[in-house]
Amino acid sequence: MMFTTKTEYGLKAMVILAKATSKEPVSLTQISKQEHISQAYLEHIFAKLKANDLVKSIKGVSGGYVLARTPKQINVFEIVEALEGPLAVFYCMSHENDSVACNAKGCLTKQVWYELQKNIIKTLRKFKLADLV
Amino acid sequence: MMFTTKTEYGLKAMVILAKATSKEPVSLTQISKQEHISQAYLEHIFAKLKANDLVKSIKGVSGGYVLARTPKQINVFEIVEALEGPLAVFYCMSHENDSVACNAKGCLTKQVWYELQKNIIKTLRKFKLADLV
DNA sequence: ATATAACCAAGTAAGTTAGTAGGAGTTTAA
DNA sequence: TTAAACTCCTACTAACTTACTTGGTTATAT
Repeated sequence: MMFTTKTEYGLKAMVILAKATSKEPVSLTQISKQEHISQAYLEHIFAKLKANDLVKSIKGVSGGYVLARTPKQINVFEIVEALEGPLAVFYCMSHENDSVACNAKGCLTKQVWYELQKNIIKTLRKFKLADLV
Repeated sequence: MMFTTKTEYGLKAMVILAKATSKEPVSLTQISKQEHISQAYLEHIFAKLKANDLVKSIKGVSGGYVLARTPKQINVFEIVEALEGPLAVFYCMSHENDSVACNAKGCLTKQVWYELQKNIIKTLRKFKLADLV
């Protein structure tokens, strides 16, 4: 039960963008050097962040990435979901309609996983990017 | 970010043992048929449950498994940890001493993962096996 | 004795992770 | 107008993990 390095690196990178208060974009080269993460790998991460409207990109020389919203308006759950995909602690939790996976009589254990999932989301949503600068 | 099927099946199996109030052990054949889980796979799961002192085994005819403690005395976190190994939402969270993984200045993001981990454990510990029968 | 159980050691197909590699398109500054 | 510094895009891959299966051995109640 682990998150991937994409999320680990992704949040660190987002904090860097949040710290760059000026409107100057931050390039992946900079982040790569600062955090010792492969630049090519960061590209994958930022592709997802951009697809989920968490960052904006500026091409060309002195280009890079900026946050799409203010650090106060971005919470950690959004970042996690952008990089991990929809959160589901079990396969059966991601297919509510799919009644085959769980027993007909309603699997008793599901309530545990449901509550756990709710709690994880709540905890991650509580943290705004602004809390981490 | 998912738990494995070992935990999914394992908790279901533990609930079955909890329901078998009589001192009669429950065999893997029974559980396998009831939950439609491969018996051979259940063996792996029960090997871990036994190694973590959550169940006791009785060999031979009309043998099987019984809970090592009462359902009130077993919580879901114990079962999860037995089957998933020590909980760590990131690799760096499982090696507190290992300072290489995180930046020297103390990674700001770590507090998020620390709080998340704490919350997951708290939620899972809250549920006793007795709550699920 | 035999059936029924736990126990044990390997192997394995499929999927995921954590990257690399190589290039194409954009924009700015000299 | 050319070079450099960027993003962007597709494809590939080694290593690892997951979710099993297979083929046994050992213990015990009847």
